[in-house]
Amino acid sequence: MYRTHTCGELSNADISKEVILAGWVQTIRKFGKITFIDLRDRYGITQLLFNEKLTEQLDKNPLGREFVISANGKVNERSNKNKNIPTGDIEILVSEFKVLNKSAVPPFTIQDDTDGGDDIRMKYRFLDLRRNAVKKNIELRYAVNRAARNYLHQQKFIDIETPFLIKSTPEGARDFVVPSRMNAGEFYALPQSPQTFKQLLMVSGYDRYYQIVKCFRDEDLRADRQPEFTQIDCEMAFVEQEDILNMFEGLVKYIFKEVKNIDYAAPVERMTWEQAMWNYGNDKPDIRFDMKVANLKVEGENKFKELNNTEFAVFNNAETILAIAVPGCSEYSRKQTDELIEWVKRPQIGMGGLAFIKFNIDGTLKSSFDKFFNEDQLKSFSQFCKANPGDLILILTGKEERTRKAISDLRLYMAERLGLRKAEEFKLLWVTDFPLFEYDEEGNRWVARHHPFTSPKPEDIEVMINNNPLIENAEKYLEHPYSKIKANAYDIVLNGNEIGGGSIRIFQRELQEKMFAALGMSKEEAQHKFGFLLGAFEYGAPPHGGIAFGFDRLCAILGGSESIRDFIAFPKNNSGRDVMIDAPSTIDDSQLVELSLKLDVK
RNA sequence: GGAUCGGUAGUUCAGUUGGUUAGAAUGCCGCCCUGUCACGGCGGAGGUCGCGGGUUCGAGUCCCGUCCGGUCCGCCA
Repeated sequence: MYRTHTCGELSNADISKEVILAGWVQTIRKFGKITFIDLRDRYGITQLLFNEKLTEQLDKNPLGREFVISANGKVNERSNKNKNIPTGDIEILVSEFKVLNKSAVPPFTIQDDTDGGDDIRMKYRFLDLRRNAVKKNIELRYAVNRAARNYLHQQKFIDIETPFLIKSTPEGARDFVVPSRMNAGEFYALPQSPQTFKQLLMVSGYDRYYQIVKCFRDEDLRADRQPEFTQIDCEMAFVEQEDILNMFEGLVKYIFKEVKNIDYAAPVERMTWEQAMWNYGNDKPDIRFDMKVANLKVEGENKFKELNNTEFAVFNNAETILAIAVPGCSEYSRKQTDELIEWVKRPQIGMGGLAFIKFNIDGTLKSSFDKFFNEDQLKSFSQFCKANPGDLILILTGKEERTRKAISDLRLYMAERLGLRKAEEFKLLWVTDFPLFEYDEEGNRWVARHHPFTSPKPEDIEVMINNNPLIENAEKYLEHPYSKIKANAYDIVLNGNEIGGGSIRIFQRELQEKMFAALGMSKEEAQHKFGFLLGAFEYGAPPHGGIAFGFDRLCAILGGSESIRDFIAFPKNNSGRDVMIDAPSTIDDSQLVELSLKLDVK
């Protein structure tokens, strides 16, 4: 027998028991005639005490870090207790031990504060996973998985697997493709999501489906984006948007309770996409703090009337002027405001500059454009921004889209500086009523903002059917009726991160065909790509809708991290490589021949 | 496709205006130590400064190129 107990469970209650433990040598502390060894396994650390005779054995056959050993002995109350670990009251008086396997000296220490950097930890990920800090995340991931399954099972959802080898439909993200040996010259694609399959399952009558499933997208990576990632994918039949929102905020609340022991009592806030963009410049606002955007000038129109009476060219020439009032920063020094100016000028933000007003505690005002605004004007300016004494008002100007993005980034940056984005505070938000279409400049056409199976709001269906999607004047695409059509789509946002999104789907063939046509697909093309779905809609498709959660991201946020990599056992690096197994890699010529492939690599 | 930061001992990093033999911590090896738990003490080994080219009397340091890694923009229906 290798072990009778784990390294995390023995306590005072077990004193005098004969036990066998097995695990990895964490540290060796040798004192001439006695030796302490911390033995580690998944469950914890237990101290082993080697007597003089065993210590002498170590002189001949030394142990090293990460050796795998098994030790027999008696549980003993420690004379010096260690309050820092759960098993700190006891130790094992070892009578004999076996080395089950030796270990090379590991390249980094297996501790919470390891000395290893990202690179080396990824190369030796199997060692990194031994570390408590990473193990905690992997365990949290399992807890979220279990909670989601419990909840969905209770709600009568059933888990149905869908295929990984499917058809490529080059809309949206790039597909990963897999060559077919038996069908020379043809390729499968890996699913970007099981979207069409889950809709077919609704047609089949499995009215509550879920799957915790891998999805694949061949796009560039980020800290919160991997080429293969996991979704909690759900679909329901006979539902309206309201049913879905209730069901799935229930899911997230259940996960909060099970995983973090948080009672999320407050109703989940809701706002439309337009409100989100107007108030936060962003479709996934972080609402743990306020700092709403003041819209002083939008699309050339002065919302703040005093702007009509100024000579300040920066304001007069701007298409859009947006501002935020940052609490408690009115006493920023020249150096600090210069720092902010440099920050917004970085290419990633791309603003020309930053204007500001210091609304001092004593009520006086000082701005970076005093030449053009008198004190009264500044006062009404700050009132328009809903600023309070002590606030620093930051003002950005420029093109609509870019300025909104910049003010949103600046808002998050300032909140970060002020410590308003607390990892242990959780705020949920539904964003609804997204535009159905987005204008694609390159192709001068409409693309689906969510995906082409999303239904328009009922009141917009007529607009869609009765108007030609053709955009005659690219510059005035905003005047095209399609730009106003709202979708029955919704995102769930947690602390400024989109953790899930979905929609009520189209379930009638005619409307789905109209949608494909609106996206510039010919009838033949639509039939070729999605004929199976259109066909299924003719055989009694029920109204349905669903949602998919970014499982990795949800875990990362619950674990207080921005990066999903530490929540995935074997993640890819920035360039989509697995540095441990060194993938991707080349394949043999014989494999290429079998697959009827010829390479053309420079 | 682009921006930006980094690559120096097994590991994490420091290294000034270009100037003698490139340092620290930790890890590793050896000796000592019966109550440690970040054990302690003494001693030791360990470097193609990512790679290639250039400037210079002289390059870890400056320039060009390249590879690798991190973050971001584009991209992510």
